[in-house]
Amino acid sequence: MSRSLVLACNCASEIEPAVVGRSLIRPKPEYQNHWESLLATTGSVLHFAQDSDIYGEGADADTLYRIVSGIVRTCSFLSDGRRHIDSFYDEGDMFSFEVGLVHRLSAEAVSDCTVIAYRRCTVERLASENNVLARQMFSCAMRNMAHAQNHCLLLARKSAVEKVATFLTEWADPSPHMEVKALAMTRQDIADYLGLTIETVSRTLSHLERDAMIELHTARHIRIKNPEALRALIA
Amino acid sequence: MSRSLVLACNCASEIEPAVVGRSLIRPKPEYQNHWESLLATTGSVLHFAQDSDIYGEGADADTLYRIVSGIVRTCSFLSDGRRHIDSFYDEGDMFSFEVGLVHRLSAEAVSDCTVIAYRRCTVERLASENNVLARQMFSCAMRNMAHAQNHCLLLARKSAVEKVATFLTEWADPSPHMEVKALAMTRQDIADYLGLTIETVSRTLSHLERDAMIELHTARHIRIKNPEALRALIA
DNA sequence: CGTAGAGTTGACGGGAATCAAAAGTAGTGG
DNA sequence: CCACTACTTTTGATTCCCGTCAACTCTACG
Repeated sequence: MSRSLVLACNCASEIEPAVVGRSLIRPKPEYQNHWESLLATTGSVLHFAQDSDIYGEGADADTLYRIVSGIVRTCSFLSDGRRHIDSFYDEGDMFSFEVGLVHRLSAEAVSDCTVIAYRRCTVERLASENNVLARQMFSCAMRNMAHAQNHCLLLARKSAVEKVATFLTEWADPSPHMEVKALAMTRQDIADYLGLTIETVSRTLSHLERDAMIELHTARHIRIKNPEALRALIA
Repeated sequence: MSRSLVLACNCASEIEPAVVGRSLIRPKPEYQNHWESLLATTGSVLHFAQDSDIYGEGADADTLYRIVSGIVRTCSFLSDGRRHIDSFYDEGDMFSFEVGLVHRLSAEAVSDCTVIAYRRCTVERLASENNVLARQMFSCAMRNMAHAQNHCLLLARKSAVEKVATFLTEWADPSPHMEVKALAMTRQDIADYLGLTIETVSRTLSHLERDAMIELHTARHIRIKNPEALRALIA
């Protein structure tokens, strides 16, 4: 069973159907313990200060990271410095899956972060002995792909309001009040994630507040007052 | 060796370093024969007429396709019908890798197509017995991810001219003359791929022709007259 | 209190979308 | 072969969303 690479590729969904939104990258709780038990003793704990680099574009991709606490962003740049944020990663997420030997994206700590770093070869060995872990890893990688594809649709075809509404819903607490837990990212981060400018993000949030969709308690703490209306804006 | 799922994920690059552009999805020639020899007898040949559906959003993802001839597009839609083309696939490309059991994107024949359809479970079994095939399959899937991430950067941060220049370079023949072999896709397809409108695509091409970058022999046959200048526009 | 960075708001301009129409291209049938 | 139709592509005029530039507010921190 655990012999097939492609098996995991294609069967990952049998243990975890695809979901949309931010949770695409995170394994569901019931499987979380597999990471824990199998990898617990193999990784090394690292700390990264806010805005510090975890790895740069072109660096060796020999490590896999899992976030214990904090938020991480992966970025790419155009030659003149224009930045794009590919994805934000939250507590429990794994990141740094790459096609090749080097990173095509860079990773930075959005907030102070604690991560566990696993050597790629160690994870490979463990996964070769445990089918569930292997599927889990593959599932993560494939969800990265699904997320990128979803994000393409957003970037190509959604308006500013639709983009911001999508972002808020992605990051909203699933609790009844739909608080957006204190945002770690700046307006610039949000803008670079959504393909907008800070001014447009700020204006759009103000606009949503005037329309009683959300409440800007502080700049970084947003409460969603009307989840239905907001979800209707996602398109 | 062939026992690890993650092994293939992380080691794929050892046989094939990442490349940019259209070829991201296609295996390099020297490995092509592995597909041939291993899968040759297992797939069934199918034909699809121009603009016909290969599979729709939500359909069972139980088949993997490889293109013998023709061009295929994968699309997603917003609720009001706005379309986005995720990717074009060319002769030799594999498509329909999915995270889950159902397709999140639909696939359509851009031109008349001949494809080989492999049952997912058959490919899984074969891959479990052959490490090279397994890595090849995984490599394809990961390159889909890399392509989507690249495309996000384009959609989020590039101007219309930069987008069109990137598209032309992606589809340019690598021959000295850099002919863009008779484009199978319409202006609408190009627009939906680049997050533009047909008018903007058309205008931008005319603009590039006035600037002596390209030559619009016919609407579907474009010659790149100044590859360096065009490449400089990609950003 | 003073400075620095983050965020908001306003005025304005530009790049791409929209609306509209003409020109090119392909296919059909008399 | 040509008229007729249907479609794709191009081009022009106009609009509008979002980016740019600039000033102001707010919060944090020494």
